[in-house]
Amino acid sequence: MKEKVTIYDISRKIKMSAATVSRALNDHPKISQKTKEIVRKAAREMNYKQNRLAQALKSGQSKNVGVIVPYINRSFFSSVIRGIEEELKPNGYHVIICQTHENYENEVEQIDTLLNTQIDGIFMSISKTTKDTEHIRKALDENVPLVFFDRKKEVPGVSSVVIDDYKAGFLATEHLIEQGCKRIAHLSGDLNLDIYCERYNGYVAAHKKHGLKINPKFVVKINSKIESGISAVKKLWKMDEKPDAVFSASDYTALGAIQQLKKMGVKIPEEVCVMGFSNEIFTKYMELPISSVDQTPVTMGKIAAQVFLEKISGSENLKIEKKVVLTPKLQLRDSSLRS
Amino acid sequence: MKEKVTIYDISRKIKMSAATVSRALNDHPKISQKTKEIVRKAAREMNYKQNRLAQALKSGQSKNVGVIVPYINRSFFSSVIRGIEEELKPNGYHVIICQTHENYENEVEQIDTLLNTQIDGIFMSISKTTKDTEHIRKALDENVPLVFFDRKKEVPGVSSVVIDDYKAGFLATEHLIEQGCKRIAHLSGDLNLDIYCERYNGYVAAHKKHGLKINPKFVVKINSKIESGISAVKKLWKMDEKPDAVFSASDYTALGAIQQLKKMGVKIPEEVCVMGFSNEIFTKYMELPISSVDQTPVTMGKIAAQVFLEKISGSENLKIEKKVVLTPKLQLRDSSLRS
DNA sequence: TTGTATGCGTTATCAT
DNA sequence: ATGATAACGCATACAA
Repeated sequence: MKEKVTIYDISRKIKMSAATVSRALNDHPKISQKTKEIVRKAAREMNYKQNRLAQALKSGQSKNVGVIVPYINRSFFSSVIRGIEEELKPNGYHVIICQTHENYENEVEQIDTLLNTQIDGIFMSISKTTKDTEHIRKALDENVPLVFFDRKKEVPGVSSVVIDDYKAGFLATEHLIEQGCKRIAHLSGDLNLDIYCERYNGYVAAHKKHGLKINPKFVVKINSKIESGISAVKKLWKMDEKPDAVFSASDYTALGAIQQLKKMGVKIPEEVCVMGFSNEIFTKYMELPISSVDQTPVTMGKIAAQVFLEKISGSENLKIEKKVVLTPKLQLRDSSLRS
Repeated sequence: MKEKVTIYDISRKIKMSAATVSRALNDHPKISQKTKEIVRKAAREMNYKQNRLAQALKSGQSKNVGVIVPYINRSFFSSVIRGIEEELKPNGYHVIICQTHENYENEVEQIDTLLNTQIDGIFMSISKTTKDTEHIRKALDENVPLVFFDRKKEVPGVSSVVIDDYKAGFLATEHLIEQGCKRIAHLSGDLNLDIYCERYNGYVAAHKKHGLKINPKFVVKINSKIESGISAVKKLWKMDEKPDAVFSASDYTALGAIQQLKKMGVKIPEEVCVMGFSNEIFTKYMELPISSVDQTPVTMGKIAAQVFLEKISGSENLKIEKKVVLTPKLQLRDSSLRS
């Protein structure tokens, strides 16, 4: 094992002070060109590596940010993280990942441990079970910038990057109406999360605009699993009045719904149009490709990163709260296109 | 902004030395129970948080590990990372993620920056374009334990966790043979990566065992994209002798192959059986579910983490090189089941 | 332009 | 059992 080389090792070798070495390495303007070259050469030869830990301790900046998500291996979240990483890397930041498993206690714990790891910022998408925002305030108290993406709570001083879920719900529903559907069922996610409320609100608004009434029984709560979509359809199709469209807040339930509808011999999209949400990879590849709403996750991550960078570059006491709302993109495919 | 509370703040408040505070907080055996309680109470009241940066600098352990993958938002990789995170978190480690974009230069750079971030270990899956292992040796030189997962290179002293790709290729091919297929095409990935070599070798071995000959033209190089599968099939079906099975080293090309075969009116699995690789989420959900090989990525991540933990718990100079080989699981579905 | 000295927050060594 | 002090590696205020 090679011993770690420090600026003191370099300073001894070239007979200059460690301060000079430090400055030369950081390209300090008041160090002569000649000295800089000597130092750099020595550093290279000795295979010097700056210890970012020491630098971090000194400067108070760890150049690490934390990202908290329910699960990292969900297409949407991992794509957002990808965006964050790509945007932040050129600025010297590293991304630390934390999973909550959709559990509030884990979320609180993750914030706590991140906080004493001295991260410079936190990106997070809250878990389904998160009700209060105590833990968020802790981060704010310590002056750690926090950016919500996708799933957020309203907390003063916290920026967020989301898609316009209301609009997404509206557009998706309107699209179904335009296809001639009049009895549109909605498979809705947990209303504890804003995103699902908004999608639902958009669904309602589209009906209103087009003078259609919603049968309250057509709104079914689901949990993003295929099985949930299957049972939702079973339940819906037991009713006297049957839907002629399904707008699901999740692609997985949309898939389950489609499977069940096919099983029951219902023709898609002729008899029933189906739309999902999230533009999961599989939606495109199905034999009956599923219409969905693209949330542009990589972009979302990149913009969240930009919001963070903007925030830390601003003055210390300046509390900017930036709310970025991205426009969702409808991906219309065979499951909803009667054309 | 609340000021950061240090052990000195606590020591001032309770009129004890910082050393005592530190010891009490770390549950040092020689500190009296009474003192410990006083200290802990004060710490709680003052909302003290240990600064892990300082601790890291002092101890030389950052309690951070780096994970280097081509892209974080690929189902396989994000699942491995999930496994690593879940296994390491109880031990107080955080996971820093790095993407190479399948680019060798990025890979080298990522290792470099991780190294001076003072991580305690590196997990990596090499990129397709990685030919040499200079950068790996750098990590070893600095005595940073490195664990390969899935895509590895042979480097003395480096542990690895992979699946038995040879066996996977063998079993998949044998399964196709058992279905009565005799002219099995293989869509093979970049042979620069061991995993693809092994899958190919297994494919060859299965033929040998069953006394079948391979038409060399049946082995087509692909790049894991759907389009690649489509063009491979087009090319294969231009030949006089046509395959009666396709074993693809990637699920995406298997999907492309299936799409193209259907387009050409070829019946699956009656005329042609198809197998993919990776057990991507979509394979299960297709109308014609695609047979594939499950690499148990979350498990792979967990075991890689265990190998790391084992390594650092061992004596300093002990260079253990552990090679874990997981058993792949065939997921047989309609695309290859004639029964 | 360069050097000296100090501190970032901990922990460990040596006293007491 | 507890306190004083040094050290981890770096960056900077102050001196020269």
